[in-house]
Amino acid sequence: MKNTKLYKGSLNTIIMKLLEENGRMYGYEITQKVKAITAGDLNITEGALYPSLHKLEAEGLLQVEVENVDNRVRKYYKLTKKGVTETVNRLAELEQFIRNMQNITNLKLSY
Amino acid sequence: MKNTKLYKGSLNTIIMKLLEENGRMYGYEITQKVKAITAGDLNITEGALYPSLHKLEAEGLLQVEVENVDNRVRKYYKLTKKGVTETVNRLAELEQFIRNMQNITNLKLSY
DNA sequence: AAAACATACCTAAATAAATTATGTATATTA
DNA sequence: TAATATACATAATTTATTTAGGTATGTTTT
Repeated sequence: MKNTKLYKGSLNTIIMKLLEENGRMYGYEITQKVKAITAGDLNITEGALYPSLHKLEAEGLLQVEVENVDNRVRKYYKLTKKGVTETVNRLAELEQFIRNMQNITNLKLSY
Repeated sequence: MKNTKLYKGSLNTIIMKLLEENGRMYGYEITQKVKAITAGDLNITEGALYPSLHKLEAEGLLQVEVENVDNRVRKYYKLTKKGVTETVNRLAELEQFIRNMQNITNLKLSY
């Protein structure tokens, strides 16, 4: 993960997409999931993650369920109805962003 | 351009790529070029652009040529040798960033 | 047994990149 | 002549993130 600056502004979208796909997740789980998907390339820092989760919750996009697992507190987050709707928007914006960046840089990624 | 947050951190890469492709450009030209490429979706603000150009110049990645055109000052920027090298790196980082975001979100963009 | 590492939450200070709001000045169009 | 376009610039503010610190339990390694 060299240029972390590029990831600025995308954390909320990442969180929301993962929650959309996995139903509910807790913070630490999100960091591990992202690390796994990106083969260690992207490591979400706690100082960014937790404030982000709290803000999304305050905005009514996430709701939290606190549980005890192995004498440790876990806070499971899931999308609210409003959050589900907003996730669709955010993903569309991300898609447009990527398209724009590809058009500017001529980057073509194939699969 | 709804979620401008996504573009945070990508401005330098945009500038450098455009200069790599076009040889030399002046600030206002860059804003117009980006607007055209993205069909009006992305409008680079002057408050972001000029400080960015000055910083890249201070870092030795760009060099400036001041010219007078129609009684107006124009500052043409072009990549230094160091800037050309760095542009390659930045584009590779952007490519990896896009790949990671696609892997996280399952977005597939086809052409 | 002690040390290190992993799990799991948190926040506060500092940094950095952008937005917003100005400012100057000339040329062109309505 | 007023508005828009061209062309530069900066200063104050906002905001997301990094860095650095804190608490606490469980597990693995030496």
